[in-house]
Amino acid sequence: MAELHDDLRIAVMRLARRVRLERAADDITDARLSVLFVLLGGGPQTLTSLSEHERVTPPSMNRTVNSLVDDGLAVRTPDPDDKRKMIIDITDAGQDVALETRRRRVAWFADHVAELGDDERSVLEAALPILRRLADS
Amino acid sequence: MAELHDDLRIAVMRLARRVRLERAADDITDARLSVLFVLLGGGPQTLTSLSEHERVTPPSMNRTVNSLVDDGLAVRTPDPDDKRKMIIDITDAGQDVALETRRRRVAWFADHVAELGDDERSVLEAALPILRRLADS
DNA sequence: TATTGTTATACTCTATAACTATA
DNA sequence: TATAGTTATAGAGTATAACAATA
Repeated sequence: MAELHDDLRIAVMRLARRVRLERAADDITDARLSVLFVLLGGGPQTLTSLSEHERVTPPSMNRTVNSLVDDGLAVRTPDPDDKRKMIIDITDAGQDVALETRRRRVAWFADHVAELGDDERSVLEAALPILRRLADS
Repeated sequence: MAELHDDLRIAVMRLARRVRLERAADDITDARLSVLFVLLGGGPQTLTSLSEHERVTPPSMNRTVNSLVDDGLAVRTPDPDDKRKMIIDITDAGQDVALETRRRRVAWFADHVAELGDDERSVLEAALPILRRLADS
């Protein structure tokens, strides 16, 4: 039991790290990609919202957003209702980077899952809802 | 089945992210702890060995080792057979820190795996070697 | 010549503290 | 007063380039 959760944690972390290596370009970092995916899935939002979602401080997120804006992957627009707020959104170029990265990650996973035997795939299918439940808890 | 790879990829990434956020590292960072665990499990070894294991450059690993040595958690001793080499080992204090920190960090995972039924734990145990193989590929 | 470890330097991501503008 | 965003500054981890000592 003590070994299961430790081994599983290590395996999950290593697998995620391996998948994370598959990205659209070498010059886009993980922190930036993560923000692009949040914007892609969650839509335009404030700096505070992004920093809470990524669990980093506002100044840290601000720096990441700055680099995305500098590279043309995100834009800031003032909130018309509250002049303290800036709405951050992904650009078309940012979407291209995010979608290409997702495509590569899906492809990597698909390739390697395809190499498994039927019995191994069955085990993974059975493990899937359990892993999901752990992730949601 | 059709979307196994996609669902699995999402579950693994989310779970890894969840686990990563739970690491309440108070006094020791992730990179240092990781090296301590390599030394704990793999025994005394050279800088090159450590840097290859962690997949970082030798200068980067050297910096991490420096901080461990500065804090009394690791020691360097010259290799008697090859005077170019320095053997890096964990100290008693390093072992204490590693084991205590691990106890704290796996708390989240341990709690949630403990909530699973016996059959679900069996599924996870069967899935472990497959996940490990994917991570290694 | 090749390998091992190291120093010098720079960039990214992170944090805390303090400031500005607005609510 | 409180909130949202930002700037200033610092620390940790990473990289590349260049070097000394040894094989």
